[in-house]
Amino acid sequence: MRHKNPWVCRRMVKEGLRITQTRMVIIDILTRNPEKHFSAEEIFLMAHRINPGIGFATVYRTLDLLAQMGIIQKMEFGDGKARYEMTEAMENVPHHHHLVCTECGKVIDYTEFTDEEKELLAKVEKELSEKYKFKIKNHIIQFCGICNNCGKRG
Amino acid sequence: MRHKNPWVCRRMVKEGLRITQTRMVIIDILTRNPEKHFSAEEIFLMAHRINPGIGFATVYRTLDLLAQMGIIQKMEFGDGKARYEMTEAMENVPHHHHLVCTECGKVIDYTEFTDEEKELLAKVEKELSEKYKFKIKNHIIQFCGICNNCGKRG
DNA sequence: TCCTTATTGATAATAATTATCATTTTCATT
DNA sequence: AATGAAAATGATAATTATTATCAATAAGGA
Repeated sequence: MRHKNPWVCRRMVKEGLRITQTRMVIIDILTRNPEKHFSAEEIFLMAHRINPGIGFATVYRTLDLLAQMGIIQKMEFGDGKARYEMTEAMENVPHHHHLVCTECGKVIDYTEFTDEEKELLAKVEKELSEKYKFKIKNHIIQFCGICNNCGKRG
Repeated sequence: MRHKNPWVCRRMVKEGLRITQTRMVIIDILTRNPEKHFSAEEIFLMAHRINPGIGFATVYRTLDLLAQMGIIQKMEFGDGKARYEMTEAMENVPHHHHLVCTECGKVIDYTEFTDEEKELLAKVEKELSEKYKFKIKNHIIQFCGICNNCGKRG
């Protein structure tokens, strides 16, 4: 166990959840890598290196829990395994979206954002929330296509 | 077999692919339901009703093929099974995005804000294409949150 | 009609995720 | 610090979506 994210801990206590070693290890891994999108297996391997007792099922359970709490975001890029990353609601997490290559599966993050883009997103979210009585927590934006490498070969 | 989508057929011939009954049935199903997002199983069941000889593996193969050709779009809403729908590039397919309830899995389509959104999206796509030398074919936009029903109960 | 080859369907195999359950931890209370 | 109820865990089996295999079939040019 390394570092406790006080914000997350407070939320867990408030919801009657227990602060366990396994959970802290997983949250620490995700907190330290806000710009990465890890698969459950990758997280398991990293957690296992820190605390070899941790089991695979618990990793899945913890990831589900954190996603349910809105702390992490589950995303799928089409290769059959889900990825997880910190929500933008968390501190130090840059707003970013993904370019997904449908050929090789490569995922590029981009963080450039015009103010115009941000404004429109906020506006759309607000209007959708009202119209559909839908409490929007976050969004997923992916641009799918062919990356530079695959484009050369193809 | 019902109806042949001439545009799709032309593309298939051009790429040396064969116009088979199974493929036509599946394309027909998708073409007739441009606003739906079917799972592979749902498509299999519908195809099976039209032509009981069709096998599950072929449904998957055909969906992969069509996705590769950019005719349909594979998306995942987080419930473990992929969904497929016509690309906006196809005729009669309205520009739309999704609201996904992380509680019950319900998916709402919305079509509002199209003009402004489309414009900005086109601009962003152009800029990203150039910057990352990435040939963008389509995009996935999902707003995740809690739907009206789940909000009441929760 | 014939012939080559892409495509198919049935089935088995794979791989990610989830359910089960006895055991261990957490943490409020003493 | 010790206690005890309940939540959480780890090992494992079970489930489920998807993919690979392969002999049989059908598409389409000759």
